Order: sequence, then C-alpha cells, then structure tokens
Amino acid sequence: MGDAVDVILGQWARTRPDVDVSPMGVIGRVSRASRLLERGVKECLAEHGLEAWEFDMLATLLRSDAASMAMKDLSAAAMVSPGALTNRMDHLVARGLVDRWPAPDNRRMTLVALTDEGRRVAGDVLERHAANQDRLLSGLSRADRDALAGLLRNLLISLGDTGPE
Amino acid sequence: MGDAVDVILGQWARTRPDVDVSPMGVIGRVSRASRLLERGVKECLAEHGLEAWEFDMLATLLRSDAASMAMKDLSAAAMVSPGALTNRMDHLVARGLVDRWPAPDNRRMTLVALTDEGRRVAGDVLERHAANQDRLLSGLSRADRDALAGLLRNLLISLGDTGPE
DNA sequence: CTCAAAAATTTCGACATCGAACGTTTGCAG
DNA sequence: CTGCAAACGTTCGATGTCGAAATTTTTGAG
Repeated sequence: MGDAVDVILGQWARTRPDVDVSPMGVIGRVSRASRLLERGVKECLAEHGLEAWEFDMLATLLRSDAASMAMKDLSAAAMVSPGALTNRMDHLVARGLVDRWPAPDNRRMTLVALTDEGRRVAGDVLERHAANQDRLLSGLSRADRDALAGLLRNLLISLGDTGPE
Repeated sequence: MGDAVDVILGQWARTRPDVDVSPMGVIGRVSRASRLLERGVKECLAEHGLEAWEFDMLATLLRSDAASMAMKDLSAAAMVSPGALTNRMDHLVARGLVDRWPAPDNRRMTLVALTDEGRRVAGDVLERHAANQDRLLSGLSRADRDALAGLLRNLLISLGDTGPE
C-alpha cells in the first residue's frame, strides 16, 4: 500500500532513473503532510470563527506566560515577517482580542498582550484544537507518534531550529 | 538537547497543564520542518532563477512522462486551485517554458506541456535540486530517513493521501 | 553635546492564493 | 432533438505575505 509520494517516486524512477530522488521520499512527505494537517486544523478553527493565523497569534501569546510580548519576539516566535505581524495585530486589535501599546521604557518597541476576551477565546478554542489534532493523528499509534516526533526533532535540530538559544 | 517545539511544549505544560497538547509534538514539528525545508529548497532554486512554484510545475510535467497534461490533472497533482494554476501557466507560457493549447477532442479542456527549453531547464535544475535536498537531510542517517519516510507514509495514508486512486 | 549608526516598527508595492461567479462545451434525459 | 445539468477553465475581488524603504527612538563615539 502506497501513498501519493510513492506514486511520484515511481514516476521519477521511470523517467529519470539516473537521478537519486530518494530525499524526496522524506521532504515531499513532510510537505504534503504539513499541507493536509493544516487543512484539518483550519476546518476546526473555522467552526470557532478563527483563521489559522489568528489562532496562531492568540496561542503564542497565551502560552508565553508573560504579561506582554514585544513585536520583535512575537515575530520570531511565529516565524512571520515584521510587516505581516503589524498586519495581523491591526486585525486582532480591531477584533478586541489583543491590546497594543508602546513600551514605556523603550519607545522603539511596541508591546502586545491578550485582552480578557482574547484570553477567554484562546483558552476555549485551545481544548477543541488539541482534541482535533489528536483526531488528525488517530491513524498512528502512540509509539509511532513518539518515534515520528523524535525523528523530526533530530531533523529540526540539524536544521538549526533550536528555539531561543 | 531540545528543539524549538520542546520549548513550546514546555510553555504549554507550565501555563495550561490541564490540556493535553502532545499531538502538537508531531504536528508542530511537521509544520516547522516543512517551512524550514521549503526555505532551503527556495534558496537553491533561486540560484537557478526559478521560484519554488515554478519548479514545482516544471517537475510535475517532467515526471508525468505523458506528452501533455490537462489543467485539471495538473491542478490535482500540484494541490493548487484551478484559478492559481491558470495564473502559473500564464507566467510559464510567457517565459517560454510551457506550451498551452485547447484539447482537440474536448474543447472544455486545455492541455499543457513543457517546451524544449522547459524540459532542458527542468532537467538541469532537477539534479542540483536533488543534491540540495540530500544536503538538507544530512543530519539524519539513512536508517533514520527510511524510518521517517515510513512513518509519514502511514500518516499520509491515514489522511487519505493515496494519490490517483 | 552632537551626529551618525543601529534597532524596532510601520508603510508601501508587487505578487500569489483562494473561492466564487461566469462562460463554454459536453453529455444525457426525456 | 431540446434543454438542462455537469465539467473545465478563466476571471474577479478580497486577502495575506514578503522585502525594501521610511520613520522614530536609542546608543555610542569623539
């Protein structure tokens, strides 16, 4: 039994047997899995009136635990360009889910934080979101999930994705 | 030694110990790995004057082996909306890498195929691209790559990504 | 003290995407 | 035949993203 990537690898083997496309067996699957999982995540969040990127922002702020975050740090944490982040915050401030104000001690910086409403929404949706993620992985055993997470951790580390330090 | 996702899971454990966010250990890593790998792929392709989506199209046509493809099939194979595909083909036709003409037997359909130039470019870049993908995975042993590909295959199949049938 | 360089954010323009509406073409039911 | 619904591709409008230039504030050298 094969997946869509097996089909693609078969095509390459037939048309260009001289090229070693085996890395695509990993990278192609990571990419496809990411897109399909994101689709499943979006559907669930849409039922709660949130775009995926909106929840990303709320969740990042919710788990940060700090009273507020600088735009610069949010930008890095969410892997989003500074320009896009300004856009997102404009939107969330307008929706009343986030507060934004200049940092008192360094006025180059802008701080953001969840409003009470934002914290409530994020908390509510978080549980549904986690349950949905669990459902999306229901095809894998616990052991498989752990193994998969472990291998991906090694890959991420080798790519330099080790977080803040 | 941990990666960025370990940091995130730690934050959740601290702020919301009541929610089981373990699925994020898998899904978050798939998503992050996908973005980082795509970045690495983009860099390599940019050196050859191609956007990632341009190469996606050329490669899909190159490996299809058929003399031509219908837009409908390309759209499905590349996981791109029909509207976006029209856009992409406009661009590639203008660049002289792709030919496009109405199907003789069914005028609802439009057929596309690589030009000689398109085939040459795709073939040249393919080898560099494959080598670059191999480099991106150099942090994993062969055995790890196989294990990773196998687990992702199971995940993809459980998500219904089994290709054309 | 002053001015240039650096840091952080916002603004702006180009671009790509999606989904829905639309126009053809085809196939099928009656 | 005739007309209606489905299949395909393109167009259109709204949206989000990135990168670069511009803006404001801070820092540091001399």
